[in-house]
Amino acid sequence: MNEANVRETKDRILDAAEALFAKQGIEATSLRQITSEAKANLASVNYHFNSKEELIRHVYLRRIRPMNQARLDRLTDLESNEASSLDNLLDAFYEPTIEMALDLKDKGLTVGQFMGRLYTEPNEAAQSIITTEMGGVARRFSAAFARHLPHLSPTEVIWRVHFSIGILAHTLAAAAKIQHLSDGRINPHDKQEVLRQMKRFARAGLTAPSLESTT
Amino acid sequence: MNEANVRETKDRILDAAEALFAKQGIEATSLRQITSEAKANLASVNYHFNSKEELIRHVYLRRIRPMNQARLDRLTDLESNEASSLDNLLDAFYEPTIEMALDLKDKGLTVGQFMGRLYTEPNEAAQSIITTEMGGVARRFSAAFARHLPHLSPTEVIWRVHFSIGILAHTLAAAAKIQHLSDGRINPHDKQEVLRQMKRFARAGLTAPSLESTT
DNA sequence: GTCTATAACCTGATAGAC
DNA sequence: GTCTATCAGGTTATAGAC
Repeated sequence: MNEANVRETKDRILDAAEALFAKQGIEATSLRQITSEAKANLASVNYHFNSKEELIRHVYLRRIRPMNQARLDRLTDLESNEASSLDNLLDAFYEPTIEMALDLKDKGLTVGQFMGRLYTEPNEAAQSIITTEMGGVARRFSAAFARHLPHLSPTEVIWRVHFSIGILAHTLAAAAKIQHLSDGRINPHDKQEVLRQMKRFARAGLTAPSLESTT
Repeated sequence: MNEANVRETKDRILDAAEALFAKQGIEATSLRQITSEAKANLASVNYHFNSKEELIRHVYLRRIRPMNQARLDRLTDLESNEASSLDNLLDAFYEPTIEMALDLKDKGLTVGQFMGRLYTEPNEAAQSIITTEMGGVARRFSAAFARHLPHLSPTEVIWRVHFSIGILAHTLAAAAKIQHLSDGRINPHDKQEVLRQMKRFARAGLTAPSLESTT
């Protein structure tokens, strides 16, 4: 089982869980399905992860931790650069997620669906990950967006960052819908095109004039 | 049980199911929880709805049918009006949903969460409702948006309508997140404010210049 | 680390009395 | 239309052999 071309049981469980969570949701997926798909024993989940709850956390964190680290690294770079633009900021915010979701061979849409659903997932383990892992990132980026959008009030910035997150989450989670709505003409796997369209829309929304009377 | 101030068992089951689906998701909610909350007998679900699957369909359709009818009625009105604007179109698209989700007393966020999650819900009954109930509406509105956005290619229109749907879905499903991100300063129950902010952002995104070189 | 067997419990659905 | 009782099968978690 530990030969070079056979991944560890632990990783096979994570991969199988992620794919099944993406396809049918967390609650509809049983440990029996996961271990059967991963060609592992039922008891191995509890051996490696202690419980289904902790397995869920590991599946999410494996993707989110490096993704958010990449975002924050890029943000830090921009903050020490006088010439950085709103466009750079949107790249730093969107690209690591799109990259992670659509780059992984054969499972672009799987990981994307799984990640995009994070925000609307009712499961408690998922909810707590939003608070612990995403909250800080959203705040740091909101502050950075605010510096680029001095014409907006603080709450207007929050509204618009919220919408920008919604665009990302919906594009990842509901990629199949845009394929269907366009009768197949749009390919939601095309990383560069997805990013280009998302940024164009979000930048226009973010820079729109303030709704608050300033005259 | 059939007195004037006691709603029918059938309605009590629908209400309880909707609230529980919103809070914990469809798969995590058992018929026993639903009937216990509705003060009805376990067997009554199968008596009134035949199966859990059909109950799910009824819970969704009760909200979606009148909402989409209102959208299409307003769209038909606009189509016979030469002077209709993009702003009118966004109202026709967004307002019936916001109205339904935030108007119902005491359960604004409940119905909103439930409705916003529709797009990312993995459950099969939910998925099929998107196809049968939302697909046609999205197409009719896409055509109307296209008429107001002659500078865009057909696929660009689809992308931007998709993002506009994402803004709506995310705002409804993740209303608690914007409350949290704004440290309570934003009230996601304020119907007029939600609509105003959503429309401002979406209109700017929709009308942004085309990405395709036209020179 | 991997496995089998099993404990303790929950699930949707239904038969049949009232 | 409402109820109880029950069926058949699913669930997570764990004890203990190898």
